[in-house]
Amino acid sequence: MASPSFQAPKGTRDILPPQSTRQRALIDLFADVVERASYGAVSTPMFEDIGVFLRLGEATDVVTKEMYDFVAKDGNHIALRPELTASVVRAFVQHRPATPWKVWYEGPQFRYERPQAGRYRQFTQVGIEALGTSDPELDVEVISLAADFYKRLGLEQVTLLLNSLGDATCRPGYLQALEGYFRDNIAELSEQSALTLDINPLRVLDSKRDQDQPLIDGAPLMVEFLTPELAEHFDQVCKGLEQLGIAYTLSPRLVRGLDYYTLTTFEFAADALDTAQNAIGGGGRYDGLAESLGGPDTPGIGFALGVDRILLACDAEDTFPAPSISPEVFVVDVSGAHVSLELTHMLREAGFTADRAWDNRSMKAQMKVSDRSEAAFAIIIGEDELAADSVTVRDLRGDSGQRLLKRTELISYLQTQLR
RNA sequence: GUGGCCGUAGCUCAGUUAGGUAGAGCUCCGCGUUGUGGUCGCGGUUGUCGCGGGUUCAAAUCCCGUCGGUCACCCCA
Repeated sequence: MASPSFQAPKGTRDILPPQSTRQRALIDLFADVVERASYGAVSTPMFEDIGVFLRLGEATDVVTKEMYDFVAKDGNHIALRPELTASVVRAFVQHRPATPWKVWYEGPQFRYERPQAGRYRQFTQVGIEALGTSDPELDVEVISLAADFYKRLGLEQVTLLLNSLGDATCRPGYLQALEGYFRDNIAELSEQSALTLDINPLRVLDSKRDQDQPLIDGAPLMVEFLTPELAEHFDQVCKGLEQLGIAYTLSPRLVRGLDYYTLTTFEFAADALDTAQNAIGGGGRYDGLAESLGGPDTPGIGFALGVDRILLACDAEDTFPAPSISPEVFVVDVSGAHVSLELTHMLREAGFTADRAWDNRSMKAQMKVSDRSEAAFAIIIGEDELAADSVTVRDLRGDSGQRLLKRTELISYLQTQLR
């Protein structure tokens, strides 16, 4: 075989059955979880005016380094969406639906990064956004829906990390203190973190370099700077989670990569994943985002969960297998009279899942294929059956053998066996 | 963007150390007599050894480049 002239672009992949079936089942399950809580599906374009995403913050790599952007034929500067919160908030601002506005989404997103396990240039996320109220109980609802979803997938080794990032009234004071602290100890900071410090002191807290750890451990904490109202909000969130029995770990150094986050911030880590990419979901409040996109000052909160990584975590915990799409019945036709063509059609119309063999192969070969299909029954038509207007139904999984039926009896017989 | 490792049949991989023009298991196909799968036995198909260039009488094997994968940093889902 000649080597293929083309392959999927770097960092992208083809998702074939049964993985594709599994991914769809995951999205169906997610829809079930969030639609029970009255989140409606929202679908936005895969590309936007780049300005929509520039609001995510100039200190974020997602915006400055990782965007797939291009100038379209009309001269407009376009970008493939690197995440969905900005698009959804843009849609909110454009249509101004009544609040609270609760929506969910799923779909591909694009970031130009070096691929790694669990990190792709095109990846799929599911998520929800809720705009229009700053009630801390909404924070609890949002977090609990993610937790419920993981639970229903069968994931057990998931840790919820929780923090509050404050807001425009108190964060500047904290940033000042943080930057001052790092500057006083700059000699102990890694070279790269020193550069990060110039751009966004918060992000230094995220460094994984060993050299930085002692300094980070001693850094001032945002929680110490929260205004009384924000501290109260955070406290309510914690209490609400406890009320629902949702375990969390206070993580005062948790910061997120997108600059728009305020107050409640959280991340879900899959402990079963033995990689650096073990964050399988994250989110938080973004109370200033709607305004920065030209809308009214509207509080909002949401999360995004990485489908690809969640499935890796499911593999690691050996849960949520791909659902079977095996047919219930498999038609084997050696009559030479094209009976399988109409028989599979009839079976499908009657509500059964049915498949068949091709190419007029020998009975032995067709039986082999029928076994491989994992069908429960083989329906066999040979010359004898053709002449008698009947079919042989063979039980492939149990021990009930096979029986000869009139063709008119087939459907009702299968109904007794399969329904 | 930086660095390490890797790239051989559809799949998993051996062969690369000491250069001599490819192998295993699984899958797939056929056969084991007259119309019957799953086990077993026998036989068979499939590779420009990721791609391009170089060294050599000779390269899967050595060198360079490139593409892709992977891991860490970075970033994040």
